[in-house]
Amino acid sequence: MAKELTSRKENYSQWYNDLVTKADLAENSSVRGCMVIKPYGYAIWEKMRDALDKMFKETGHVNAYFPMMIPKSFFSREASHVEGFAKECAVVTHYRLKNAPDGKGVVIDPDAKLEEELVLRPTSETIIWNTYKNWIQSYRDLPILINQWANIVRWEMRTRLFLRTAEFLWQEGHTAHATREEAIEETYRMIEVYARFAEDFMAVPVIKGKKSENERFAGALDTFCIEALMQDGKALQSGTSHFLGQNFAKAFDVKFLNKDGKLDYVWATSWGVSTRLIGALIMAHSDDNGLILPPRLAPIHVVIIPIHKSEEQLSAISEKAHLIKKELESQGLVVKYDDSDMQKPGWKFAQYELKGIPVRLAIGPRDLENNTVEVARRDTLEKKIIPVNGLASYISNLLEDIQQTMYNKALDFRKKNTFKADTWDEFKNILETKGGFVSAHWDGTAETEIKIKEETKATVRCIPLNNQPEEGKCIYTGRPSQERVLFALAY
RNA sequence: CGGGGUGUAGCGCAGUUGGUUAGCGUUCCUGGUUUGGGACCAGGCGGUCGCCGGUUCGAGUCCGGCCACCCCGACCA
Repeated sequence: MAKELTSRKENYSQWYNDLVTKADLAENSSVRGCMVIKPYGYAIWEKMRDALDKMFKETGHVNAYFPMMIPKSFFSREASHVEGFAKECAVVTHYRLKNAPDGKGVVIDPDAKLEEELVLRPTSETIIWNTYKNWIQSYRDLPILINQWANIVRWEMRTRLFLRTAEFLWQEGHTAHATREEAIEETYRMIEVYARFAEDFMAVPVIKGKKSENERFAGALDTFCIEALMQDGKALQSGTSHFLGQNFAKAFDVKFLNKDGKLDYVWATSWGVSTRLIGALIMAHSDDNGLILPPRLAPIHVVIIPIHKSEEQLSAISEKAHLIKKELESQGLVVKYDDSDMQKPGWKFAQYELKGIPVRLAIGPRDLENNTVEVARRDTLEKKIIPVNGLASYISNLLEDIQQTMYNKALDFRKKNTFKADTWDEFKNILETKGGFVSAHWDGTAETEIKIKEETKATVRCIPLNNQPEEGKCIYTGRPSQERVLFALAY
C-alpha cells in the first residue's frame, strides 16, 4: 500500500533508505556523513538507552563522562590501537576564527594553532586509561566499572543512516580489574547483557561469538560480539565486548599494588553498542508497509483513530476514545489519539503503519453502537472487532503476543537462512544464491580468512560461544579444523 | 582515492538545433464538499535553473573551470 516506499524485493537498500527518511527517523545533514536523528528516531534510541542503562546499573556499573577531544599523542601509546583508528580520525588543529581580510566570512586564525592537536574520539580507551592511572593505586581501588553515553566520530568513506555515519551515538563501558579472570568474566557478562537486550527488547535473535583475529578490535586480546541476521541475508554486528588484557594498562602505565604487596598491571575490558542498533531493528523486522516496532521499544504503543461523518459523531467517539486512552495509560502504555481533521482515516492508517506503531484502534459509528473497537496489529496486519469491556487486558496481552511473535518470526527466518557447507563449491553457492549464515570449517588463520573474503566477500562473523567441537577440514585449504565458524556477508 | 551518474520550486521530474514571462506532478496555503484503507472541486503561494567565468543581440540550453551529492569498488561498528 505504501505508495512511496520502495519494496524490499525491488531494492533492499533503497527500501531501507526510504524507510528511515519517510518514517521520520533520521535524515542526512548538511555535514557529509553525519545524520540528524529526528524526534521519532531519537525516541526509539531513548527507549533503548533507558533499557540498557538499567541493565548496566543492575550489573554494578555507574555512568561518567570523559572529554570528546583527546590529545593526539595518546593515540601513539598502543600500537595496534593507533593502526586500527588512524585512518578515520578527525583532528582539531586550531582554536580560533577571525574575520576574513576581504570581509567575506571567517577564516581560521593562523596564530591560534594548537601546541598539540586534539583528536575527536573514535573511541575513548586512551583518554580513559590516561585518567584511570590517577585513580588506581591498590587492589582496593578496583574494580572500576564505568559506562559513558557519548558521541563518537569516525571519518567513514561511505555512510548510511544509522548503519554507518561519521558521527554516531553510543555507550562505551570501560572497566578495570585486578585479575585476568575477573576481566574475562566481565567481558562475557556484558556480551550476555547485549544478547539479552537484543532478544528481549528488540525481538532480534543474535548469535554470541568470538571474533577472528581479522575482525578483532584494535588493541584487544579478544573481542566478543552479537551478530544478527537481516532480512536480506546479511549479518549485522550489533554489539561488541572486548577483553583488553593489560594492553592499555601497559600503554598508560596503570599499575596497582595487589594483596601480596606486588605491583601489577590492571586488567581491562570495554564494550559498546550504538545507534546502529536502530538499523538492526529496522532491517530485522520491517516490511513493505513500513516500520514494525517491537512493543518494548515502540515510543507509542497504541494509536486510536476516530471514524466519523458528523461533528456529533466525532464528539461521541472522542469521549469513548479518551476513556479507552486513560484506561490503557493506567497500564503504563503510551497511547495517541489522533482526532486531527487534516487527514482521512485511510491516510492515517497508512501513516501509522509506516511508523510501526504496534497496535491501532479504530472507532466508528458502528463500534459506538455495538460498544466495540477495531483492533489492528502491525506485525501481522490482522484486524479484529473487540468489545470495549476488557479491552485493556486484551491489549496488554496482544502487545506481549506481538513482541513474542516478532521474535519467533525473526528466529525462524534465521533458522531457515543458516546453512552448513562442507565443500568450497557448496560454500560459494550458498553465498551467491541464498545468503544468510554459513556454518563451515576454517583452519583458523588470518590468511585463509582474507582469501575467502577476497573471493566471496564473506567474512568470519564469529566463532559461536556455544559451539560443539567437531572434527573437519577447512573449506578453503582442507587443513584440519576442530569446529565450525559462522561466515556471512556483513554490513 | 579509482569508475559511473546527477545538480531546475519543500520533494520527484520535463525542458527539442540557444529564442518571449521556465513548466508538469506532488507537497503546502485558502474556501467548500467529504471521512470504516493513502478523498474531490476551485483558487493561490512557491525559482539567483549548483557556483564562477566565457561565447552570443540573447544561455536552464553551448564552452572552460570549480563545488556538492548519489551509486559501484578499496576501508569500517
